[in-house]
This record gives sequence, C-alpha cells and structure tokens, in this order.
Amino acid sequence: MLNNYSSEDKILLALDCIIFGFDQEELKILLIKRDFEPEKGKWSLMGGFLKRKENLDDAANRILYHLTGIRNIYMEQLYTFSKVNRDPGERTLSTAYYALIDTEEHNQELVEQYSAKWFSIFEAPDLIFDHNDMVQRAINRLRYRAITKPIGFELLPEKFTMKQLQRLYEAILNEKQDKRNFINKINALDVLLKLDEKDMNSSRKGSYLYQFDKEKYDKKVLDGFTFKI
Amino acid sequence: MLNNYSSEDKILLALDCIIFGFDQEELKILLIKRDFEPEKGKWSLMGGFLKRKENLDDAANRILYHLTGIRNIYMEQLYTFSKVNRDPGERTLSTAYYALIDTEEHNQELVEQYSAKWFSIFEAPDLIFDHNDMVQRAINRLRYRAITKPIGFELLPEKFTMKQLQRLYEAILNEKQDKRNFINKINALDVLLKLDEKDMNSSRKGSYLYQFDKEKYDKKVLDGFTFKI
DNA sequence: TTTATAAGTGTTGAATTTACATTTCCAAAT
DNA sequence: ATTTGGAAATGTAAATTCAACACTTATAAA
Repeated sequence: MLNNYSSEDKILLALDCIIFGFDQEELKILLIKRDFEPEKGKWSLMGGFLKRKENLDDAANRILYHLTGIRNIYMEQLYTFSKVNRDPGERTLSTAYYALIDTEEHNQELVEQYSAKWFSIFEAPDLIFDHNDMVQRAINRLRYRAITKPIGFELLPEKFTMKQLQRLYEAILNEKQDKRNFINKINALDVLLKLDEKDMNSSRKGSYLYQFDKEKYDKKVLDGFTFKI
Repeated sequence: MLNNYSSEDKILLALDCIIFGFDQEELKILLIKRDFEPEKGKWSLMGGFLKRKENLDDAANRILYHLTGIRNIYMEQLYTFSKVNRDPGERTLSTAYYALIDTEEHNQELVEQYSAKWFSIFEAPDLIFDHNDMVQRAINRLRYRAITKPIGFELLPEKFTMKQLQRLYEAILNEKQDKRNFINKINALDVLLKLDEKDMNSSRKGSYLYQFDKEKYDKKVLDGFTFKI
C-alpha cells in the first residue's frame, strides 16, 4: 500500500484559465496564440504550471495577473483534466479555473503582448489539447452559478443599469428574459442599491444606475438565503 | 513564459475517495485507520497516488476496488486540494472523488483487511490532513446531485421500496419529506418500474418493490429532461 | 412645442408546490 | 372464522410561484 511516497510518480501540474468577459453584448472568452511548442501558433487558454511552493488558487491568480494585470477577481476551480495523452509534449495534468472580468478593466497592453484576443463563446476557434472541453465545462458551471449566486456582477462595471444586468444574464444563459419579470426577480432578491444617478447614454429618458450591495448579500447568505433566477 | 516543460516542478498527485454508503437508516462514510506514517493510527479517507500512465478516473476506480472489491460504481471528481502543507510528509496535491455504494454489496473481507469502518456522517471521527474539508465538500455536492439527478439509486439494493427511497433522500438531504408528496414527485419523474413483488418484512400488508429503470432515465436525459426533487 | 425612443411599471391566469387524513391490506392472535 | 394492529397506499384543496403580456413616462433633440 501507499506506505512509501518516494516510489510514487511525480507529475507536472498545469493550470489553465477560462477567462470570461462581457462587453455589454456577448459572453466572451480570452484566448492566446501560443508562441511556443507544442502546438505553437494555435489558440489556447492561458495557462502555466503549478510551483512547488504555491497552492492552486494562488497559481491561478498569478497566471490571470500575468495576462490581464488584474488581481482579486472572482475565480473558481473547475475541474482537473487528466487524460494520459492530453499534452503530447509530456504527461501533465491540468486543473482548470475560470474567472470573470469586466472587459473594460483588463490591461490592454498585457493582452496585446501575449497576442491575446477576446472571442464570442459561439465563435471561438478550435483550441489545443482538451481546452475545448474545459471551455464547455466552464460555460456549464457558469450557467449553474449564475442562477445560484449573483455571480454575474463580476462581469459588469461597478455601476450598471438593469438593462446591462439583464443582457448579461441573457448572454450567460443564452436565452432572452422578459424585462418586467427579470426586474421583479432581481428586486425581490434585494441585493441591489438603486442610485440617484442616471446613465444618459442609452436613451433620452436616461436609466437609473445600480450597485451590487455585497454587504447585504453576504448577510443574506449567512442567514441561509439561496438565490435563484 | 511556460516554454520549457523541463524547468517546471513535478509534484506528487494523490487521490482520496469519499465513499458514501446507506444502511437503510443513515448516510455513512467509509474510513480507514492508517497503518503507515505520517499520522499512523489516525482515521482517514481511502487514498492512493496517481500513476504516470493512468488518468484520475481510472485511479479513483482502482483505489475503490482495492478497498471494497467493487467496480463500476458511480464516482465523480469532486475537487483538487492543494494547500502547500496539506501533507506534512511531502508536498502533494490530492484530487478527491466521491463514490456511492450499497453497503450490502461491498466486500467485507477487504474492508476488514484495511481496518476500515463505516461511520455516520454525523459521528465520524476527526480525520487527517484536509480530509474533513473533503468530506464536507462531498456532502454538499451529494446534496446538490441528489436533487438534480436520481443519483441516490446507487445507494440502494436493486429492488427497493418507496419508503427506503424516501429514507435515503431524507438521509442525504438531512430533512424529512412528506410521504405523499415524495411519492407523487418520484412517480412524476417516471423512471421507476413498479414490480409485482412485495417486501413483506416491514408490515403485514407488505410494500411494493421498485426498480430504477436506467434505460428510461437515460432516454429522458437525452431528451433534455432535468430531474428536480 | 413636438417628436422619437428607451425606461419604467402591475396584473391575471397557469402551473407548481405544499399541507394534510382516511382507507386498505394482510398476518397474527384469539 | 373473526378480530385486531400496524404499516402501506392514496387525492384534493389552498397557497405560492411563475409566465405572459402592453401601456405610460421621461427626456433630449429637432
């Protein structure tokens, strides 16, 4: 039995990040063109390797920071992919993480430096290795999270209109929502703060801006509240 | 950037299995007493190491088989635990899997050989490393799965009564269900086959036995059906 | 002052979920 | 043969939630 660690195989452990962004229209993912072998020149997720002295969450944040210049963003471990020949270069496992960011906020320079590009989730190119599976699983998880926690706020600017929020949910769930029902549900959650400020860009009437009230939300979660769109 | 695999750290990758069982009353987990260092003599989950030439699902099944003699059981990857000092012996990651088995079916000899024991999830001893966290996360996942797929059938004998099924769900969800409503919901799913046979042990009247109709269920899933207790 | 346009707002019917009590069946006891 | 005890089986009505749907309002620009 496993009484001797030294006789066991050590393996490379990669991380890959599915970075979701929202540009007020569509749900996008950030991909990079690999400038190294194997599969040089093909599109892939942003990835890296776990270092011996760091945990997976830290590694995922490090990798996200390198590509986007963003820290302290919502990230969640998705799944560990382990097919024996998933990477033809060498036996590696990869733990996938997904992140949500506001596309306005990411560091454009760094993105360009890595030949990174945003793609609609419906028009993304074919990816290397098992990265297509990773993306598919991440979309499923994101949809589940979106109806389960008010996760989507990570993908919006700090102040946003109801319409933006609705568009975001429509993009994540890939289905239209009824405007009145959506607003009623969101208001019933009672986790938004309606500001006095209006956004005058979209119409002459202007639309009220809202903010996510994280304190209120956290309190509700503590009290055993569960969100459901 | 990650252009050279050989300079990256290789790490030991463990697996740990949360094995759930049901004995007609309570939800249980199978634990072993470690007979090797570190933490010899303490209770832990059943685990092992990933081999270079196998994927995680295969490794999890191999480990389950060693302890219980059971193959082809429902197993699902849960999460990869990666705290830097989680195992004081050496830097290891561990991917946790959970399995569901009918406690009647497992190989008693093998269980005894490993000093394994079933514990109620409410009375389990303190476990080594981060195994308590693993169990807690597994219970949460199991609850989610139970209301989302008819997963619980794995924990019952092939033929079972409605009451057994109800007890199982009550044990998983840790809350009483109304008998009539439960039966109505289950029947509405239309994935059970009512047998002519009765179980005469529990009452004079006897109660009908049912079987899970996997074919019907798989067909429904294909048609885009989603289960919800 | 008019006009164009998106924002904002409630109600009704349908569907689902919950609460709840009586009758039926059979073996065992007499 | 009859009675009895105990779990199994069964349905309905009220409450809640969800889904569908259309008109009014506010404002800037013309």
